[in-house]
Amino acid sequence: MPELPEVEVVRRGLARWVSGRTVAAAEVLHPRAVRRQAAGGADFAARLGGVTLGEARRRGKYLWLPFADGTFGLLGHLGMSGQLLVQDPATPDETHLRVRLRFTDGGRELRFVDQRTFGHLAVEELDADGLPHSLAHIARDPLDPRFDDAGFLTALRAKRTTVKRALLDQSLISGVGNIYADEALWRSKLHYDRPTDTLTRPLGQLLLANAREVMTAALAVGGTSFDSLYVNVNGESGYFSRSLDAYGREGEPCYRCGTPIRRAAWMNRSSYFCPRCQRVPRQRAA
DNA sequence: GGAAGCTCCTGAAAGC
DNA sequence: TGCTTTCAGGAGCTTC
Repeated sequence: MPELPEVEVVRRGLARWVSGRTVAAAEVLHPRAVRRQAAGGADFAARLGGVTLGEARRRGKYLWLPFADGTFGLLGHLGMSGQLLVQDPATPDETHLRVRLRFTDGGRELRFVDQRTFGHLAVEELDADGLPHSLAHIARDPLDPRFDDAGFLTALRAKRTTVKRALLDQSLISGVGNIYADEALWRSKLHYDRPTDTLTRPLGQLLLANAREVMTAALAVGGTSFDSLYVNVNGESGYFSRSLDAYGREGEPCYRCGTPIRRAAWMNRSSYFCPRCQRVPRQRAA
């Protein structure tokens, strides 16, 4: 499941292997992969033909390659199972190949492979800052040097929701998904259902620092791979799954206190937590 | 307007 | 062996 570290690994791969190259042709093999393209797959392909792709950029879990003229860009989101692979044209097509970009230099092609089709690609207009229009509501991520810590803490405590919901709210803080939310909460000894208005400012700062720390550590080892669904542009897995403290460890002892980690159903997904270290607060702050 | 819940999707794994 | 059910979850959309 690609979150910020995994997407950043892919962005770096695109910057190395794709930026600066000119698209010869785009081929859409599954319409759902370009469902955000209002005018459809033919329009998507037509807009890409002949354009030179600039430096790969990222905001949260979104990636984009601006066109050389800066007016439009190729925007992508990997969803749950999306992969952007740089492959030799002679390599057989992957089972779930959805979009292919061939380049004028005849070298490696860019393939968008996505088993569960939650990801998508689109050609979008960029604003004056070079940001795709549809990302206007996406907050900066905590690894962004221009992330506003104070503003985030104020907004977090003003929310009338619970802390894990807030961490997954991409308009508040981007890049955090289910895995790193659980890891940041475990490191901060916070229960996922803790109301945000009961968080003190120091606790909020601790949570933000832990989110940063865990994602930085994951990025250093290529991200988290549980299966073949997340790989970098060369098809290689990351190694951070070996370093997770909570996520995916149901029944295994907490590394702090030895209590078995629990998995709870939460919003049609799972939350992993230590029932001893991460207790539910009894009441809201006044 | 903000928060909560639903839905999309595929394939592996588990259960029968 | 083969069929059915469960599970994984990002984010747009709908409902309250």
